[in-house]
Amino acid sequence: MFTTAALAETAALVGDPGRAAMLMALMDGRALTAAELARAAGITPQTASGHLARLTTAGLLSRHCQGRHHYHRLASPAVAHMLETIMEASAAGQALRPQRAVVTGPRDKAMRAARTCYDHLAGQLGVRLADALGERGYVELSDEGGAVTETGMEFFRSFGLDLGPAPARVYCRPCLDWSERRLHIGGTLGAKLAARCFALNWIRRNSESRAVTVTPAGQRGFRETLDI
Amino acid sequence: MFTTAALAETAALVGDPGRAAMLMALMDGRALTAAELARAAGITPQTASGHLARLTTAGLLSRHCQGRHHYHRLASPAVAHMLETIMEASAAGQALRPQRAVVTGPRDKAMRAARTCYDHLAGQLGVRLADALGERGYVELSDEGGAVTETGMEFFRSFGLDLGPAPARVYCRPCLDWSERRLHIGGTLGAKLAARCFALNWIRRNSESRAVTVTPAGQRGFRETLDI
DNA sequence: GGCTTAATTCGGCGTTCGCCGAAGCATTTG
DNA sequence: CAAATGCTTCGGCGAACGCCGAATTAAGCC
Repeated sequence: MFTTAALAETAALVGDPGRAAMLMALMDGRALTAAELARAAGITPQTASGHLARLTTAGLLSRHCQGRHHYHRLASPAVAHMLETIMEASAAGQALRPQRAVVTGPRDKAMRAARTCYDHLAGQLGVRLADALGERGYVELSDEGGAVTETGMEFFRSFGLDLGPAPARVYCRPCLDWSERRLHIGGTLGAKLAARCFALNWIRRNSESRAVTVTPAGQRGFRETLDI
Repeated sequence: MFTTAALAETAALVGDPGRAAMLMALMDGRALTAAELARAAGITPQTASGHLARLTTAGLLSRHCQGRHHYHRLASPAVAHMLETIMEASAAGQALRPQRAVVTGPRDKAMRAARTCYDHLAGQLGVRLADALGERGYVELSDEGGAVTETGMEFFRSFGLDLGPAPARVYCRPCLDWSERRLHIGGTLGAKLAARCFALNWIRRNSESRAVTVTPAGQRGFRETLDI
C-alpha cells in the first residue's frame, strides 16, 4: 500500500511545531521570505532553511527567488484546504479536553474581527458576510457544501464578480472558522469576493499579520450593500 | 498562538507510518479490534495499543469495549475528511516526483474497482455513479462543491432515500478519488446512497478489505437505473 | 573592492519517540 | 479453578530528527 506511506510522510511534515507555525503563517496566501518565516516559527534561520527545503521538495510549498530574497508560499489551495481540515479535526478533539482559558491579546482580537483564510475572508467579518448572503437567499450553505442560487448569481454579477458560465453555480465551498466555529464562504466564490473587496478598497491588509482592517469606505459599503 | 500547537499535534499523530496505516484501515468506517489494526499496520499488539491510546485521547478515534475485544473507529466524519485532504495534498506533491511504476496486485484491483470511502462509495464504481448522475442532471459536481438539482431530488426520493427538507439540497460533497483521480459523491448524499445500495443488496462488503463486490442483483440494478 | 544582509550547508549535541520483550489485568473457555 | 486469549503497562534499546554554532555562497549597497 503506497498511499499510506505518502499520507504519513505529508502528515509528519506538518506535524512539527516549527513547520506547522510556518505553514500557518502562510495561510493568508501571501509569499513570505525565509527569515520572516523563521521569526514566525520562533527558530533560527538555518533551522528554518532546512524545513523549507523539505516542505518544498514534498510539494507543499513553492518558492520563488528574487534577488537574495527567497519567497515561499503554499503550493496550492489543496494544501490550504488540508491545513483547514486538520485544524477542524483537532478542534473537535480539543473540545472534549479540559481547555484552559485562552488569553486573547489585542493582536488576537484583530485576527478574530477580520482576517484572510488563504484566499478568502474569515473571522467575524467572513461569518457575518456569509450570514447576510444566506439570509438574502444568495447562497445556501451547509456543513458539507454550498451553492449559489439564481438570484445570487445576479447579485454577484452586479457586485462586479466574473463568475464564468453556469456550472460555476457550485463553486462555493463552506469553510469552518476556527475562532467563530461558524461557516463562511471559501472556494472560488470566496476568493473572488475577497479580491473584489480589496479592489474596492473596502478592506486592507495588515503588514505583519493575517488580520485585515475594514476601511471607512468598507464600513459604508458593507452596510449599504448587505447591512453588515 | 494556540491553534498552531494543536495543528502540529494532530498532524504528528497521523505522521507516523504505523498510526497512518491504522487510520487508513479504518477509512471504510467500520470498527476494528486492536489486534486487527496491529496486523494492518505490521506492528506488534503492544505497540499498537500505545498508538491507539494516543489517537483516542486526541479525539481522532473512538473506542467501544465489548467483552475482551476493544473496537476502534474513526471518531467522526471530520477525521475521515481530514485524511482524504492530506492524501489529496500529498498526491499533488508525489505527482511531480519520479514515481516508480506501481505494481497493482489482484487485491489492489478489487479495491480499484469498488470500495467504500468511510461512508460512501469510491473507486471506479463511485466515479461512474457520479458520472451517470451528473450526465442525467441529477447532481452538479465541481472541485469545490456539489449540489443536487430539483430533478435530482425527485430521483433520489424515488430511489428510496430520505433526504429531509429542502436545505439538504447542498448536502453533496465531492470527494477526490486517489486511484481514479476523479470526483465522486460523498457527504450525506453519498452516505445515504451507499446505505441504500447495501440495503438493496446491490453491493456487499468484503471481509478483509475496504473493497466491495457488486452482486448480480446490483449488476442488473445499476444497469437498469443508471445504465452503468 | 569592502561591507552588510539573506540564505544555505555542515557537524555535533540532545531529546524524543517508535519499537519490542516481559509482565500484569480482564474476559472467555474447558 | 486453570488455561487461553485480547489488551494493556512497564522498561530499556536504538534510531531519527530538530536544534543551533560556525562556516560558505550569493546578492545588494557604499
